[in-house]
Amino acid sequence: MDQTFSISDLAREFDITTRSIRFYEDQGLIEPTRRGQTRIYSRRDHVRLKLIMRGKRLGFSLAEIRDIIDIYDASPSSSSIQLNQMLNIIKQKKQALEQQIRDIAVIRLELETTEERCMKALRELPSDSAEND
Amino acid sequence: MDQTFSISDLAREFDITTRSIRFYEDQGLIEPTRRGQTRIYSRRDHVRLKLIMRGKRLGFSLAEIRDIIDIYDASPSSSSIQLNQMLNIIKQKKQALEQQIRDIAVIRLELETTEERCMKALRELPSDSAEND
DNA sequence: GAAAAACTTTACGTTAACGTAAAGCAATAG
DNA sequence: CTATTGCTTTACGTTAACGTAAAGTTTTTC
Repeated sequence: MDQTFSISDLAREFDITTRSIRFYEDQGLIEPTRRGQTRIYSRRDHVRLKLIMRGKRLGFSLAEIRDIIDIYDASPSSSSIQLNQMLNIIKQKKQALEQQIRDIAVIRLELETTEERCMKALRELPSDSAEND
Repeated sequence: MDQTFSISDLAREFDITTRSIRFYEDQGLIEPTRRGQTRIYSRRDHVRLKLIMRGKRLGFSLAEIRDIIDIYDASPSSSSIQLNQMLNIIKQKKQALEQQIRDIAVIRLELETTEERCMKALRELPSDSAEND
């Protein structure tokens, strides 16, 4: 239980540099403890990093990712104002995701159409040696 | 027919600056003609811009967007080598999109769980005046 | 116990994607 | 006619997200 990780553990697992990991800490996205000088990363930090990578794959900035993290572990005893603010941010993020889904659908269709064209063109090429290179 | 656009037409429509539009031209993503000094944008440029914005919303770099554009209007008479290269790039882009879809699903679920928590917390707050602000 | 491996901080460098300011030409509005 | 509006080029500035190098500490290995 209570698994911990070194910085290079995480760097290996997520295929990023230790520089990036320290940078994320700098930006307040993860909060490792210390044993002497050395950073110790918790299960929680591990989860955070996974979240960060997901966000990056979607093209979110670190600031936006921080928004999502903040939402993710907001204090359960918030005021109604804070709660409504959060609901607004959630709404915005959700809308962005819906837009991304639509965008993906369009690009995907275009790629697949082009893929078909390519494959057809390949089939209609003389099949023996590489004639037109 | 043969509709054309001024740079500010496009800036307005896509809600970007003229600086950005010129920058995209600089990067070879669009190719307006000229009337004297002034840039004239074609229907084709318009389509390109739409594609660029879509790519940006998905977090693609301009270089990646250029890849997709190149795929989109590749010469129909390519060699088998070129065709296979294109098929490979298409495959990669498609895989990235699939990953994005998975990422969206996860984040979406997290957002909706949190949304529920927020709404529940709101309902359980005394409904009269703003007590905890 | 000495060298190598893994960690640390500090700090300047880099790239993408523009922002912004300066200075000039061209059309058109008053 | 001149003043505003819209376009242009040139070029330096800026921000995010790290890369990279230097110089030091600590831990592990032989």
